[in-house]
Amino acid sequence: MAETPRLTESASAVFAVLAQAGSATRPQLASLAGLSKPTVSSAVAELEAARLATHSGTASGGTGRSAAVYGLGPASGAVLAVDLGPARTLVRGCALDGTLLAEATGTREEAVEAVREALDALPVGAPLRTIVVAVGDVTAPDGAGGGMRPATAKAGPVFDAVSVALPPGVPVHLENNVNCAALAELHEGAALGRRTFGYLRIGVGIGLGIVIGGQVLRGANGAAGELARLPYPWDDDREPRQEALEEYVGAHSLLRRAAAAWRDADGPCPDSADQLFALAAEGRETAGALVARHAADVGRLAAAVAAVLDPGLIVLGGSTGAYPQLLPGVRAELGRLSWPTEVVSSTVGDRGTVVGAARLAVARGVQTVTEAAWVKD
Amino acid sequence: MAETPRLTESASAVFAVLAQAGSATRPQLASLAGLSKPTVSSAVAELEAARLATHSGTASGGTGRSAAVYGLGPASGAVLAVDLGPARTLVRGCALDGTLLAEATGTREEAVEAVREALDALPVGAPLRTIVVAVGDVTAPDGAGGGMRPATAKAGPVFDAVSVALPPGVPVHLENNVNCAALAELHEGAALGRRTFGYLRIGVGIGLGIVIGGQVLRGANGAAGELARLPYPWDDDREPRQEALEEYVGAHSLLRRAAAAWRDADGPCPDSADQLFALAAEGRETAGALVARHAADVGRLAAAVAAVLDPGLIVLGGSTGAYPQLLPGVRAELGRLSWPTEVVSSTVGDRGTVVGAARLAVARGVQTVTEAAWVKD
DNA sequence: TGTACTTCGTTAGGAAGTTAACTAACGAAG
DNA sequence: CTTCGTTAGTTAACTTCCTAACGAAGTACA
Repeated sequence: MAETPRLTESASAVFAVLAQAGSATRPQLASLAGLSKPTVSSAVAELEAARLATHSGTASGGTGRSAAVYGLGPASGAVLAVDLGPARTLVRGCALDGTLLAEATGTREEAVEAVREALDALPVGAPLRTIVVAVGDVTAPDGAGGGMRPATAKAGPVFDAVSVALPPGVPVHLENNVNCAALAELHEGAALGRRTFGYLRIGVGIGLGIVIGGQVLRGANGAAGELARLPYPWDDDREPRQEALEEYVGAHSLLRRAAAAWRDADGPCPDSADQLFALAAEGRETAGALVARHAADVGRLAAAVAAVLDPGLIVLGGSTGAYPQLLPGVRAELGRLSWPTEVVSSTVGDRGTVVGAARLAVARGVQTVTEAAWVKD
Repeated sequence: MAETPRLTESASAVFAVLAQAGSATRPQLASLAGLSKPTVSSAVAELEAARLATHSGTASGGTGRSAAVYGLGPASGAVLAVDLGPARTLVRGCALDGTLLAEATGTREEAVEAVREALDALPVGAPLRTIVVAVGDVTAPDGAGGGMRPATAKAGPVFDAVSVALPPGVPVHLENNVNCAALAELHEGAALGRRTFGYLRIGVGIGLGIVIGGQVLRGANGAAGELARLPYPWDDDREPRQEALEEYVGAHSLLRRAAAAWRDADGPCPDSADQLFALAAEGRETAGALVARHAADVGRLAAAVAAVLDPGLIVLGGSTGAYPQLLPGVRAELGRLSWPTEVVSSTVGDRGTVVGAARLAVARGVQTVTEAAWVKD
């Protein structure tokens, strides 16, 4: 047993690259980490000794000598991601290469049980590196201890309830759910391969996740992308009211408008966005008009984002925003008002928030391995 | 004479730090660059041999042995910054530590002469590293050659006219003037010491310079911060028109509203923002009301920015935005609508654009020294 | 079944930078 | 005027990583 669990700098770099790749040969690690073959050899030896990496097979593809393949070892550990949604709680445990190790679901009330279930399903002996909890609230650094707290009161109680189930001593990071979903689109969704984009979520509320250079933009109060505070209505002779835009463009307002515009000839009035979009897809006139109107509203919101950020790509998500039927209308309004900007629909859907939270947790977990090892004892 | 003009990595790092500090002792360089004393010693020797640094004195302040002070050497060269404003052209030549070497001014038509005058005033023998031209237009990377071009036609002809006066072979970088002014606030203005803020310029046009982590955010089309494209008017039953917001909140509209609201009892109607703000400062009721209204409009604009970016600080500038009289009204409206955000007035004023362009040129010039030296011959 | 070719991994030597210790220079106190 | 504390700069040993060359282990082909 090594008395000094510190990693050399090159070993840390190799570990980070190995975690990102999942598994790789030594030459691959060398080119990905920008290190030479001998350095990678010694780094791999160091990681194997620390059980952070293991020899998982040999690559026997092409010509030439076959290379040894390495993967993450048992000591690399796991991370936990929790999505505290308004109705459902999703929990995910992942290894540091992102592979799913445990999964659990429950209602909001069953959050504690779901967390316990996922924790029990994690492999024994694997250290839990970090926990990320996604909440539907602005999150800001806590004054004490470097932790995070919901900045407003909305998500506070739920978070407190869940935190009793979390093992002590493991760093917990709170993150806004829209930011998490944006990260999911970045890593395995519609924004794959991009460096900068905006993820516009339209549901009961509206929110924007901003990714610039692969990093989430959080803002001075953790409130970047809180579009509910855009001035609205905005005109020469009207006073904007706080949060008025969310009431107007959110899911509730869409259904309210549907109820108001509905005529007997249209059949039963839809009571969910799903029904409304289905009727529009069938060619019903009233439903189609409502969808077109909604698309224009979303397009204006997107135009406001593009006017400030010019992100080049906007991914639409959320319970009323993710329908591809909206795309033509949104693109038309955005094109009329603002800069050339791609608009696509979310591909990760409802799981986006947990998936993104898990991505964030993995990134932080890798840091703890490569940084904690540097602490002077 | 050294046959190989390449710098070692440590010498490059030390040079960059020295350029930022202007002058420094070896221990200072070591701590600023994060290098050890012996490494700095050899780096300084290398820079001195290349005439990129010179021994400029000794620091004889405190106790202990007095340290040698080094500054930039004659071979470090100079950069040129040009502000092609709508009326005036400002030109500035700087050393790589930011010290002013030459200055020239002219009307828009005299741009070529002003550039020639500044170039002539630069010390002979000092290589010109780079040129930054600030234009009132969106700038985007040119297809060929890695240069920059105005993206729309507005500033194109002026830039072409000036470019004949620029010495060939020197890299030219085009930048938006609002972005330049934001950099000036960052380095020597109201945002000194900040990492993230927004510079909101209200004049004939409106624009926002976004600085995140000390870097200007340009956007996919180079159009980040082009607030003229914010949807306006924006309400349930109005169609937003492109650029309508600029017409409404810009300087022209302020004077137009003044003319409309003016009554005979108020005396002669002001025909400049200066006059209007002066009358308001004297306590004239009509002028005061117009200023208050303008402050509320600017506050709404700031709220739109804060809703998307949550920058923590907004610096107000421009011909009608820089008046500190606006601050209370802007702060009130922003506080009512959005997140806690500091609001202050610009401190660099009209010179901001050239100063910022010079800062940008210095940063790029330092890069050319430390990078060009790495090119394999 | 050799032989040639290709790729993997290790060994050896060198470049660059760090820590630690030492010498040099300067101010203040006795 | 000497001595002491403090800070600057240099020298030496050690660490880390790279390049270059070589041996090892595969595949392709006569």
